[in-house]
Amino acid sequence: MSPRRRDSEVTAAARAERRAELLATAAEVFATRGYASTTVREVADAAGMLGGSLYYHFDSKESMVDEILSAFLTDMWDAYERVLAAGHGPRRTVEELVAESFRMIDRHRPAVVIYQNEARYLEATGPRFAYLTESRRRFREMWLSVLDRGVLEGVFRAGLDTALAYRFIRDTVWVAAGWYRAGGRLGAAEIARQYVAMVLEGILADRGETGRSG
Amino acid sequence: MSPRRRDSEVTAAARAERRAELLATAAEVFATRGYASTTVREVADAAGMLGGSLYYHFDSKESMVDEILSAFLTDMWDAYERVLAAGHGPRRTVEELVAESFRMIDRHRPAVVIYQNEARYLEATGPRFAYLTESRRRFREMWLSVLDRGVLEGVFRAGLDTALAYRFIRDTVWVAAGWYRAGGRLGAAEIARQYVAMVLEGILADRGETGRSG
Amino acid sequence: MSPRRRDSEVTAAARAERRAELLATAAEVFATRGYASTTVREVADAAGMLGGSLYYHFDSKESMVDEILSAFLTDMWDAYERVLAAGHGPRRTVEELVAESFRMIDRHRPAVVIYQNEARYLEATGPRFAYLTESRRRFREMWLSVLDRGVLEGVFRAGLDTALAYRFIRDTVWVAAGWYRAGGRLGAAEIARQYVAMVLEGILADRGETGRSG
Amino acid sequence: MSPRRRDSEVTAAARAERRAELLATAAEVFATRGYASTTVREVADAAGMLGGSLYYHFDSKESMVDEILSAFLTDMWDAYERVLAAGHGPRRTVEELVAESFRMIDRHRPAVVIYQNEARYLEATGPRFAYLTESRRRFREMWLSVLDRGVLEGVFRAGLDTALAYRFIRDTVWVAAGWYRAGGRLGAAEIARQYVAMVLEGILADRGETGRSG
DNA sequence: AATGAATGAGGCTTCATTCAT
DNA sequence: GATGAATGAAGCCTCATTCAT
Repeated sequence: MSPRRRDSEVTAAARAERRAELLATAAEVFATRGYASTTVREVADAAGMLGGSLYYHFDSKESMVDEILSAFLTDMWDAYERVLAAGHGPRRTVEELVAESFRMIDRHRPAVVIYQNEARYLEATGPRFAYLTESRRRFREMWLSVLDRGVLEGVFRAGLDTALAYRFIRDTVWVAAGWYRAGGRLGAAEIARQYVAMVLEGILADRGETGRSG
Repeated sequence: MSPRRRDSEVTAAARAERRAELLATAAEVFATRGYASTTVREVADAAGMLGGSLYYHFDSKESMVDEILSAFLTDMWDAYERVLAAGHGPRRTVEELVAESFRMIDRHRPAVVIYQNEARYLEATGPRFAYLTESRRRFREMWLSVLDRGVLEGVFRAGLDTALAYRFIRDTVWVAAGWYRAGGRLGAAEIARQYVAMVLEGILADRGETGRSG
Repeated sequence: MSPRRRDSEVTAAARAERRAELLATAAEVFATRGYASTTVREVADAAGMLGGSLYYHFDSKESMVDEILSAFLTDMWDAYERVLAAGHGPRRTVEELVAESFRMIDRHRPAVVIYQNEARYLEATGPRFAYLTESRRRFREMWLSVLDRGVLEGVFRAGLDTALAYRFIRDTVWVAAGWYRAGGRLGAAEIARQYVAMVLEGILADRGETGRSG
Repeated sequence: MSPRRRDSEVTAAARAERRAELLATAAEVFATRGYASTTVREVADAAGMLGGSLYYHFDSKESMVDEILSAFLTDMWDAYERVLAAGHGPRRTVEELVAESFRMIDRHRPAVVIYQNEARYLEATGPRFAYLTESRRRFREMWLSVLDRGVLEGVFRAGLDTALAYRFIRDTVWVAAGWYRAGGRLGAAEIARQYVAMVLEGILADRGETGRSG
């Protein structure tokens, strides 16, 4: 951009920034208290304004979550697409998808929590949130395709129930958003590394000596 | 029981049965719609009565969830205690704890879902649900103790981050309640077996040839 | 009906009666204060209950006016149809339509006032009130047809601007709802008689001697 | 005015003009949407500015209608006074009052509509709009006096219910503001002529052969 | 003159709960 | 045991108004 902006640019940018701030605040509150049981007044309190004032910036409480979740999902799918486009083998792809997921948790933690906890409720709310259903379907397809290929290529265990493994990974990764705190003991990358290790190799000390069933 | 009951016994038993029925209904609805966003009227509808009528049986909506969760947690801890009391080694203990957990999901699925989704909200509600916090603490301690012992005894990988592994297992197992359907493709026991296999051994085909990091 | 009703019949009848009472109250208030500027609380006050209680009986404020206006229009069109079906000549038809209209004002005064004042606003509210527009169209067609026939048959003045006369009559008759009070000096029938006289013959003492004015 | 104005004069004139523009816009919107259900923002939109900006020109939404209605009523009474001062007989006076009224509708259509629809509401608002009540009283007195004189002098039908006839004329004339569109098929003068004809002579083709009742 | 952001009162509506029958 | 009607608190949202810029 040129060093000289017109007023409207400055204004539009300032407004966008304010919206983003408010959305970040709202996301935090929704994630902590739950969307349905968060009152608009609580969000406003957290933002240092009165309840009605939020409606200068947003149409409704619903449009706030909508924007929060849309932004997150857009960002997430961009990242996933980049990984898939790289054309790695199944194992590396799994590693990178997991790493990317933890990066998402790092950047959009509240949004991820909201997605985990409220998606089903929001979808039942009407067609506005149909894209959540769609995202879930696409997510499942992506993972199944990677896992199936891995089994086919002999990288993953023969006979692996990929539908089950998919859920295993999905739950494992995303639920982490519930307890992850940025700046905690472990960084997102390190957590991702360890998760991947567990998923790929399990927790047993030595596999050779270990029978499979209990 | 004796072959002759007094009326009050019959009545008490019938009443208890009716309560149980109603609680099962309520649990189903709470699990599906979310506790906070389920109305008492919805529960009553599902039970084939009018909203106010539920108050003949229960003090409040809150006391319904309370009873649902208490029953579940009591049952769960009884089972866990039996496993721990058996004195198996770490691996077998893990296997049985996981199996027991899936049995719980099988028997108390709605309660488990409610527990997963609403515990945090309910705890914030007041001291009435302090036992949920306590249960979580106890659960964590139990698992950490098993995992730590496993590492110490060389059954689990040296250097395993047990705090992380604990969360890994916890999430992995319990979130399953969200998608598990009794009578589906796989029985609870089979799912448990496969989960345990993944947790213990990972999904890789052959560990010997596989480096640990990505 | 048989002298013995089942409970459900009694209940349903009682409920319908209560609804009718409440609607009558609401209509009165809407007519007096205007629909948009009447608060639900005002309606409830007038009905001797609290604001929220109205929602046990009705879905919304909007559905209240809806029911009020629908009932009125249904009744009105039934009456008009009977008049038209009688097959009288234009003059008698006009007389009876006017008489019927004043009977409507007598029976549905608040509804008529609401219709006069709020129809345009309500129509702008969405498709729910499209039937108001439709009713207006049908009303206009009915009157134009009667007036045109009257001119054709030489009963009404040649050269009469029937579109203008239609509005003249329409306004003349219906706006009366705004000031008419049941049990006032004149009954509905007497008012109708005098209105018809004015419409048909004007207010001049003697027509023969009177030029039409420039 | 002198050929040389001071700045303050220019400014004052410009300001007055802007106010008049804005009031015309506001009147249009109030007439179309209804005063109570029109938001200040809607008025501002129509004027091409933001909601808050109107408050530079006006104290409140209320003061806008106030000014609109006052201007109209002042103009109207000036015209009526001129007619009355001319000292014509009853019939000519009626003709000219009606003609004057249609001229008012032509010039102040939105104000007339607002007056018709909102007067009652505004009067209930407090003493500020007491002049509306007063105007109505004065209007009624003026007409009754003309009509009564007409009956006394034998110009109007003996036995005419002048209270009823007054309302008949009032409604007939003013409600026309609701549908009148400047530049339509008929000019204000022509509409006035036909209205007067209907009021004075009715719509019947031939009075001699026509009995008065139905 | 006008903007942009915020205020705060008040409106419609929902819902857990109560209670007479 | 259950119903039907009502309560009253609280939630989301609207909107006239204010004010610093």
